[in-house]
Amino acid sequence: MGQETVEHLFRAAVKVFAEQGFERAKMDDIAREAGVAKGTIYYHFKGKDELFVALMNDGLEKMMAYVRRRTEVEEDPARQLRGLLEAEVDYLFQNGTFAKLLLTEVWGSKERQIEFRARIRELESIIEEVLERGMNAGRFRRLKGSEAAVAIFGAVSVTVLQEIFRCPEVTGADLAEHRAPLVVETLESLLYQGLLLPTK
Amino acid sequence: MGQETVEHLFRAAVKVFAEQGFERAKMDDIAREAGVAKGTIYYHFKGKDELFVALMNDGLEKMMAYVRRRTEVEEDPARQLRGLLEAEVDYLFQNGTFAKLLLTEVWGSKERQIEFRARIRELESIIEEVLERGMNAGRFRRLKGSEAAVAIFGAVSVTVLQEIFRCPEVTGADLAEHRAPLVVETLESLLYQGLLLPTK
Amino acid sequence: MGQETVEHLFRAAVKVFAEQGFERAKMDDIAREAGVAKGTIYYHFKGKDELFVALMNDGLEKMMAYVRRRTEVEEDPARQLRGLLEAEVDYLFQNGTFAKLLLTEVWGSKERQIEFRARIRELESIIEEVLERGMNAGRFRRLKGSEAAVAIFGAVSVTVLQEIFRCPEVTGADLAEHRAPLVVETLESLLYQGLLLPTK
Amino acid sequence: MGQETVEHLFRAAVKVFAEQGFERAKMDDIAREAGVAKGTIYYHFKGKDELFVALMNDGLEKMMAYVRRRTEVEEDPARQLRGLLEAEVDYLFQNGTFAKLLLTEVWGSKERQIEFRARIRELESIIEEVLERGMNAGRFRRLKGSEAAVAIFGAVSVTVLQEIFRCPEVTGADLAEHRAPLVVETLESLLYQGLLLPTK
DNA sequence: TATGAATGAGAATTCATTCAT
DNA sequence: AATGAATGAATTCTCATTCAT
Repeated sequence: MGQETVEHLFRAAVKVFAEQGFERAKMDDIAREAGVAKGTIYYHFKGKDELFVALMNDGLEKMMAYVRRRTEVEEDPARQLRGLLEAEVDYLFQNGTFAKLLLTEVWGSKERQIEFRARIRELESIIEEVLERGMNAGRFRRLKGSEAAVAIFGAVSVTVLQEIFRCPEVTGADLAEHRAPLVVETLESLLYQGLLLPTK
Repeated sequence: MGQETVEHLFRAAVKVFAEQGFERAKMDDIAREAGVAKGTIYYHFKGKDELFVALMNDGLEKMMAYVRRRTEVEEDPARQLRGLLEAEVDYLFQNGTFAKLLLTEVWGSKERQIEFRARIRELESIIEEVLERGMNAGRFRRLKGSEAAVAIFGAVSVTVLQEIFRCPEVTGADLAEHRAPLVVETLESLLYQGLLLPTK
Repeated sequence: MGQETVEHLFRAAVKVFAEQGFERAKMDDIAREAGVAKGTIYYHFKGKDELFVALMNDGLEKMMAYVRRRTEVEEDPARQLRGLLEAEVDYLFQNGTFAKLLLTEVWGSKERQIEFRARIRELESIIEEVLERGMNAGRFRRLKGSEAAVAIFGAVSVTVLQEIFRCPEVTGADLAEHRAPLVVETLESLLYQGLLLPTK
Repeated sequence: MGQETVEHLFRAAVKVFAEQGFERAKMDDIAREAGVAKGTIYYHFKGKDELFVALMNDGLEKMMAYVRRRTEVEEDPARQLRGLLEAEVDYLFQNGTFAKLLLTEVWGSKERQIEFRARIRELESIIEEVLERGMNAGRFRRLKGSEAAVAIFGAVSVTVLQEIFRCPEVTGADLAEHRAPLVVETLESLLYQGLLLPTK
């Protein structure tokens, strides 16, 4: 039935899009991967673009919900940020496929790309909120919040992606389990204390 | 005469590849942009792939040379890192076109992509060297150098790219002049002192 | 209930076929226009072809009945012909949609097209009968009746169609009311007295 | 070479379009008929639409030139009209393929169709000019020239088309030779003297 | 009777590449 | 060295038809 089919399509499409990138992904492959006829995709989505946009919006919403959930359980700003880092790293490792799309299919002037950048800024604004709260609470140093948020997002996503591609054979679940703690550790350490040792 | 043609081709190709991405870029457009016939491209390059690889290698080499030059003039590790940050931000702003390719056309399993990631790791290893030197000199806190380098590279490149797309009408030169200082400021501040204020 | 559905289908189908032509008309659009599900069309008709044929036969029969009725009430050949012209012009204006199909979907070698041409010849034979009667009564000049009938049919239908497309915003009813008299006037005048003035 | 290829394409396309109608005509068939690869069509024309429009414009121009030539050699209005009728009938018989397109692919609201109707009106205006000249010379009866022209055009084209389809196996050249005189005869007779016999 | 999700054959279009000049 | 017409494999998208409910 309908909803089920769309689920299959989504799963198949994320996989194929991530493996090949938007342009190289073939509707044929997505259909085969989903186990439906090509026409079925077009029954549910207007075309490749719409499928992709639906997909990314779905992924971004899920990611934001996940990140928000893991951020809100903490009170202390530093812990909030750690929760946020953990959540992002976990989510991106688990959905490496989506992580790649997040970083690659977003730069450009096509309408869908502009829309995605807007949504990524939403994601960054979660980071920014945490930063602002920490600054206001006198726990974080004063920084330009919006730009720091972008930098943190970049640091996290590029690091995760490079980890994923460094070990192509490892599954997302395994990466999340084994590499995530180390990655979070380094990121947290770098971002919290910074590089400089206090000069005595 | 030949060398000139290749120059034209290079300039045209970077532009078109950056505007459209590798897959969407058409040999026709590159030829038109370069003011030569399509066949001419094939006289000088085996095909689209070879043209692209030549291009990226050229860009990466230039970027690395530029970064190295601005890093080596400093002795003090903190100043070295600042020089490095400035150099990367400047270069990427100036070559936004190349910056975009750097972040988008590198993730995948095609041979050229694997090769590019290797070269990006070279770029990151410049960062790592500076970090190691700083740690050894007792100026930087002990961190996992390789991962911190990746994170820093991610922070820099994503930040620059987002700036570029935030103001699509501004030229690279203007961005480098006006936005670079602020971006470097924030990045440096974040990376050097970190977020946390010392608890008294 | 069924008869009603078929009525809806017919009305919807004429509209869509006329707007788009046979090939461009989509079963989807017909279904939507009729307010039924697509499957329903196939419950009532074997397929697109059968639906179309049923439609055209229906239309042709109605037109022929209408034309015959308005022809038979007259006795005098000249008045008969005028009644016939009026009837055709009226009917085609009122059913511009059908008029268009009549002229466009009839030329070709597909069976349904051959069949339609046969039926159009029936329509022309009504004209021919009137001509023959007039000739036999010594009222009309001797002409090759069958070819004159074709010519008259062509003159009428092309004129009406061109009127319809000249004023796309005007409804069939309005055209029938306001333009029909003028059109009939010109046609009648042309066909009755011809172009030449008698040379003294 | 270029011009030659386009010639082939034109000839092949007219044939296929006329046999199948615009919608049913396949680019594959046109390519095969022309003896070129499918891509070649797209090298010379943007797409099916552009090819078709180019074709029709070409045909209409040739037809108008042909009709004008055969009209202008006469001085006497009645002879002019006869020349015009002969020219149209001849041309349409010879290019039955084009004749069909002229009557079928012209009714609709697509831009190309609107454009064609405008051009057909040019064709009709040639008729109208002849009529006006005859009226002004006191040789033709006073009629609404523009509408009479449409009617004459309709009479001619529908008659020719019906002849063509009545004898599908006969070539255009043969039709032009054997049937044209009779058709012109009837049309001329009908249009010149009209149907009515003078009542004594 | 009626539905509408699913199908898949088919068609238009694209574009990297070749090659004769 | 350079050209650009020609190619055809590859790909997206369409839509009449089927069928389980």
